Amino acid sequence: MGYVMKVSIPRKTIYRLSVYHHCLGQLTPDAGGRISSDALARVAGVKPTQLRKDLAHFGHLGKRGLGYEVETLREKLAEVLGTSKLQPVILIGAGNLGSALLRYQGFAREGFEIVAAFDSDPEKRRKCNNGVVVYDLDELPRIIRETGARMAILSVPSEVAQQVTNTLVQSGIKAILNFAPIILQVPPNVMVNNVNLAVELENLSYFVQ
Amino acid sequence: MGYVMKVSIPRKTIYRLSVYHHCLGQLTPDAGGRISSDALARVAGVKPTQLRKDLAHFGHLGKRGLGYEVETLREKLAEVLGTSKLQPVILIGAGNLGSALLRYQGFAREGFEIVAAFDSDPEKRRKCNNGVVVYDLDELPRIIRETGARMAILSVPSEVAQQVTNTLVQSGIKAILNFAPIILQVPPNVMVNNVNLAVELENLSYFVQ
DNA sequence: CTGTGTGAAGGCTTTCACAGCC
DNA sequence: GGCTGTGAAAGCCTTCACACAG
Repeated sequence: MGYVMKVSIPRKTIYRLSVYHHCLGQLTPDAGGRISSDALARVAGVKPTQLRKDLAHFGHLGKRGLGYEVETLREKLAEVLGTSKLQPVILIGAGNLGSALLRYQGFAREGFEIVAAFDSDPEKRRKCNNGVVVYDLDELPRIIRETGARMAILSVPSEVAQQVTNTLVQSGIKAILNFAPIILQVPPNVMVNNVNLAVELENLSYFVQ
Repeated sequence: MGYVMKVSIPRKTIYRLSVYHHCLGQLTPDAGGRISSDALARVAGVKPTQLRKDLAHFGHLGKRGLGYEVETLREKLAEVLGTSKLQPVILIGAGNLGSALLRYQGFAREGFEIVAAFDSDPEKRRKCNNGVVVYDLDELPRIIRETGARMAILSVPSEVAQQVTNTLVQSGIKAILNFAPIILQVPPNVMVNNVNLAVELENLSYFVQ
């Protein structure tokens, strides 16, 4: 019944943890099933000391002189990130981008299952995309309750994004991956990650000049 | 014929510049066509002082006691970001995500035009998506030369991403928006922005626990 | 000897406090 | 009075240097 000191892990570290987790699959361990911080850091695109410091937040995961055991590390990372068990996710907005995300295999590979989709357009609801049923927005509270989903992917037009977000928050969603190019207003206990494709391109544009 | 001191602008500032640029469209100026740093910062999701510091890199853009003139600011930001003139962009990988990006209207709104797409699958090349012709990968060097494109969107499977990147770099591409979940190796004069959807979800997952 | 773990140093970004102009 | 511009301070993150374990 030990205390766990609540030392908050830097957000950037958490972000890189995901990257490390991915990269573990991309390289071959040595004979003992181990890998060095140098090797992993190279594929992850970071410095070895940073990798070690990041991992050190979660205990003595490596063995000095030997490196990190790949399987143990993979499990630990999944545990920390909360992807060791399948996470139910809902998707709102089955339009152009939304339906592509529904078919995207990368989510499933990392332990996420899109359990339901939503769209206001009856046309979009007709065909259930990739085996996922597309519901009306009215059904949001009910389905969230029934599936126990706490994460949502938001790919609706900007004009309705805030309004839909309010419903999501009221229904108990705790994390939103937002593709709409606006800053969502949410209570402090709800987390939002923004993916703004136009901003990413615009950013590159600066460096091309 | 004045010197322009090459003070390098922080990357994060450049990133936020894009956000400010977007946000300018989302709010109504005052009677004099002006807006305060407080108001703009609120929609952009940053602190007013940060906004002012960011903008201060590019001269005295605001008027004390009055704020920033919306139109002047918009033009200045577009100029700095290099989006004041239409930027040609190519897209490689017209699969699930790629074809959604081809149809995505957000790029055009910000001054980018996808001038050509590429895919190794002849099936994908049959239908020219959204008025954009899908070419074979063999055509990459020729089309890049002819269109003068310096930016590329990469939405191919991870397995071929590095190989395609090499071709892009050889053909003169200077910036890549990469959707493949691997770290691309490129020379220092080529810029890569990674968008890793699974990592974004995984990152949220941590905070939901 | 190899490669991890970590306090200390360094560098970068954000925030503060207030001077300066309209 | 209102709001921007900016040096100084604070905070955060990365990198270094090296102790330490296998």
